[in-house]
Amino acid sequence: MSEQDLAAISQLRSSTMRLSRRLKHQRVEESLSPTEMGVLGTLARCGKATPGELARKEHVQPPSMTRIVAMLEEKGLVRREPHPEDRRQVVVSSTEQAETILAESRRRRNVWLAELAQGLDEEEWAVLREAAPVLYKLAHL
Amino acid sequence: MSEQDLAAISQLRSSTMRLSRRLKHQRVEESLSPTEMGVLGTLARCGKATPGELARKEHVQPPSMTRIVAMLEEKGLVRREPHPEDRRQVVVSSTEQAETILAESRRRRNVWLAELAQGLDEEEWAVLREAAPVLYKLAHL
DNA sequence: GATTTTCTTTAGCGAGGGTAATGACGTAGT
DNA sequence: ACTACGTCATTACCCTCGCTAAAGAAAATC
Repeated sequence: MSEQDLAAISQLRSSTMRLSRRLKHQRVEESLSPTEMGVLGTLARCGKATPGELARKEHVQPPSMTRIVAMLEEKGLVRREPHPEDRRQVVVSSTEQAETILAESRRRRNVWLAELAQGLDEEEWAVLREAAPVLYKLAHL
Repeated sequence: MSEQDLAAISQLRSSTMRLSRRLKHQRVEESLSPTEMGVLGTLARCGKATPGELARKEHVQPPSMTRIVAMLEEKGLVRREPHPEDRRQVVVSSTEQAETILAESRRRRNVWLAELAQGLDEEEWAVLREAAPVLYKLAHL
């Protein structure tokens, strides 16, 4: 790995950390923690999941996920149904209301990020626009 | 703003959030919270700062910073000296030990990220390498 | 010189996540 | 078939971390 590559890696790392910290402050639903938003996000992607699966995906311990799901259910953002085959398990799915909140949250962060990107000149933005799909792939490897 | 731009913004946002969440798990010093690491980072960059300045930079309230600095001092990662002109203030600076931890932490996250980047092909990595400085600029706007 | 402002610190509180233990249910072994 | 073990969700309890409010010391202002 070349010197240039290492420099790029380092810049990528620090930029990612810093940008995410600033994005985190752009919350639409103040009453929802980042992890709770994360749960809604994965539910939106996967459709439904058990608490155990959610805990693993969000890097949280099962008891914590139990509490998170309970709170989300109380707010009407999530449904809990018994698992069809395994009566130990529970199936969690998100509601319409959750989708709305999620969409609004994304929209707001996009607006904030777009405004920030105004500070780049045309050429820089072209570079970033090309890199976006690659970054997306990297994040999901 | 074009349709393409919006798509790029959205990808940038979600990739950033996801990558940072995964990077956060690559901690070298388990006993130090992200904010505490952030303080060490800004001290490394700025040399020295008062608790008030640190609080502003880390988006934390002054009382929280007081406790963070106290804990860091207890661990020998930070020094507190009286301010030369203003006896209300305190000047905080980082120690050698902090630099070591910081460097190790960066190194470890770089390694992790570099390994992840192995999953990209040559062309994709070239795009990202070019985008890294731009992303860095964006994060610091 | 008195008052106001600024900086740090102390005290107390609440959110959010973790571990240990429990209970209900499936699964394997004999 | 029945016992022992593993797994999933949950409950109970603790601990970390950040916040607000208030206090104390020092500077700035009038």
